[in-house]
Amino acid sequence: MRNTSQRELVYKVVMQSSDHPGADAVYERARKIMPKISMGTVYRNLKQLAETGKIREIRISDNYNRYDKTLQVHAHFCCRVCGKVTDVPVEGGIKGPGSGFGGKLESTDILFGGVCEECIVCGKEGA
Amino acid sequence: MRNTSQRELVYKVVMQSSDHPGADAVYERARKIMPKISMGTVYRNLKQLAETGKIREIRISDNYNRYDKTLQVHAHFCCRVCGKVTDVPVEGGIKGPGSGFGGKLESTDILFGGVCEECIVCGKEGA
DNA sequence: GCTTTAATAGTAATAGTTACTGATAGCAAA
DNA sequence: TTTGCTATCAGTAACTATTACTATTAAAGC
Repeated sequence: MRNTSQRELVYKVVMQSSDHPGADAVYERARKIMPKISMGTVYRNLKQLAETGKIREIRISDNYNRYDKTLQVHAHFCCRVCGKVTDVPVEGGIKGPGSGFGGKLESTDILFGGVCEECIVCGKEGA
Repeated sequence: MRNTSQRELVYKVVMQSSDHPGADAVYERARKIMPKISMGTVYRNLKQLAETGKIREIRISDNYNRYDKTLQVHAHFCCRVCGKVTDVPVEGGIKGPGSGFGGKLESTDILFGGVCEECIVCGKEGA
């Protein structure tokens, strides 16, 4: 894998983002530094960085991939009102499949949904 | 919501499937009973049934929605070799966000990834 | 510097899903 | 039962996120 300035930038953008950005958001942020970078390059590098374990790809209920700088296994909470995604701890820690599971566990993704504290306080939680 | 034969069929197909089918698989199975049913109808009804809580929409790391007849909160395991999705128990039961979370929890999705027992036994687990 | 070739910009293509349109049929009231 | 309203349907076009393609560019080793 060659060390190109584009790949380095995509990586840096993800590492500096704590809001779990999608490819479009990474593209917008990268364009501010390198205006000629192309969307395809962003997609390719995000995928490649995720495959090599440099960043993490996460999947929320909206229909696009998001990227996460945090590599260790952790849970996410996605607010259905404001759409914000945040890291949250899990009560008692994150556990694997219970007894009876004979496969090989390689990844764990936990996603909570609901309304975040901020939206409740502002009274935006809706019906 | 009107009780149409198409909607009833889509619902029945999901209820009779234990393999967490995607829209295309539901379409194929529905076509065997009602050959003129359209893809759009399948999509619309799956979405509507999920929104009204009759079935559950789940999201695996491959890029399409799957549907689940089981309404109660449960975890899934997706084998990266054969692609099969199965229900699995979680060690110690399924927990919510830990203390410090002040929002409203409405949904929990847990997805394990790896290689299933069957693929390990058959020696298909790859590198 | 020169060569090799992975990676790039730009664009076309794909896949899953949703929206649109005229026709159909479920349901309620007459 | 018949009529009217309109949600839903089949069929198709459109849309969005993502991937593939192609000529060009630029890392990295010699």
